[in-house]
Amino acid sequence: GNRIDFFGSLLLAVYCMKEKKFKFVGHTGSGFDYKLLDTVYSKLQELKIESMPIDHLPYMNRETTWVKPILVAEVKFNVWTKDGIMRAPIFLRFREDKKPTECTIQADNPTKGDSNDVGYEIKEQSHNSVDVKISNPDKVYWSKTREHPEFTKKDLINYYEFIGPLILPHLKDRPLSLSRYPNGIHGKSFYHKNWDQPKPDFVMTAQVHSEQRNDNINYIVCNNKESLLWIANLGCIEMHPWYSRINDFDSCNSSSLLYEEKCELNFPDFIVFDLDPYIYSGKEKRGQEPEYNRAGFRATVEVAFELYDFLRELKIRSYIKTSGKSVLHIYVPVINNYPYEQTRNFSEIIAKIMVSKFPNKVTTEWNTLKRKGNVFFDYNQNSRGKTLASVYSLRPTESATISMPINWKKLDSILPTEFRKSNSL
DNA sequence: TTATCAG
DNA sequence: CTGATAACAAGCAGC
DNA sequence: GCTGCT
Ligand SMILES: [Mn+2]
Ligand SMILES: [Mn+2]
Repeated sequence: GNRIDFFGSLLLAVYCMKEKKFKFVGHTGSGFDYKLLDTVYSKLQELKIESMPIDHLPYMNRETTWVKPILVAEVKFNVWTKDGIMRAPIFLRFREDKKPTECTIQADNPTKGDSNDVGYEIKEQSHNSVDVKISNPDKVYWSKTREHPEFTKKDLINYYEFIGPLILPHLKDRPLSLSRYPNGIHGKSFYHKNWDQPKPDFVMTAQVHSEQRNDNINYIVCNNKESLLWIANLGCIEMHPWYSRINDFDSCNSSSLLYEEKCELNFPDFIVFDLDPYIYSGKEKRGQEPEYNRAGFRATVEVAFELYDFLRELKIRSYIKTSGKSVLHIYVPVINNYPYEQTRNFSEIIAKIMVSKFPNKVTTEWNTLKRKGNVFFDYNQNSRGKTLASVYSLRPTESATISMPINWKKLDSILPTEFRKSNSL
């Protein structure tokens, strides 16, 4: 499995009718996989000769082994150089149907690199109704379980195509962090915020200043169905939108110092109460996060109801969604007049009150060991730049759960695991 | 998944 | 062209 | 400034 064991490149020559001689036209080292490298190398062993079968070799890339000029190769190349050498030739195939003397340069005028009207195989790309290219549609993202068959990348994209009308209004004009699983839920995942690669025109982006990198982050903004599918094709399972919207893309993308004021990015339009149960199923390995379990969810529901009551006393309306695991997210819409700093502080105050009211149920402890047995009230989740998986976002769980909005009245009678990709229709 | 680099 | 490799986040707490 | 946690 190493190029050193074979050859670096083949020397190419064409037949000159006038002089009845072969003329050097370049090296080709590209286009070989290891299997081909091996078969070509052994084929060449039988054809070794001592002397050079061409008149003149203008340059050498490395030590050369000569072979009888009887193999005909079809190559693709960029252009002819001014010296009549092929630029960047790529080996395509041997042509057993052609004789070496048929390898001539047309019109004696080497201008066109057109050795390959044959065309080589291009794997057909799969498309969907809005014409976004899908790569690796059959890659398995969720393996088969007792509950459901395996789900592929295509299934992921189909889900977002289906849910588009519901999820898009929640993503509109919000900078989006992508939580990507390009090799499925068991593969390596990563967050992706800064988009610095080519993108289709229908995908919008917005410059958002990052203090940490002292530079802007070019966030993706998912404002249409095409973008949603394109994002899903990046292996993005979870959509993590900001809590604030961009009011004015122009001012956001200008370098004006005031742009953040004008584009309103510092002003969230909701506060989120993130309730994370630290109630263990007992099956976790040491140091592992608590995994989904019924008791953990029940404890979270209990805290959620207490929070609902308390907020209602304050005349504050709240909405709840499952996260797809034991965690619950409670949203309070606000007029976007208060910066993140204030919504975070408000959330902290509510959290501290909840701890004092229910010291045996709620905690704001930073140390995870001290959270044990309680529901962690994560008020820092309201800091600028923090995100959560949005409502209707798919989650990288075994059963392919969905973050689902729930009517408070029904909260007592549901389980987060009952909302799945497989029954979302 | 994509860009980049070397063979 | 093939194959290998690298990059893909950031705020807050606490020491 | 570094580490852990989210
Ligand atoms: Mn959470
Ligand atoms: Mn949290």
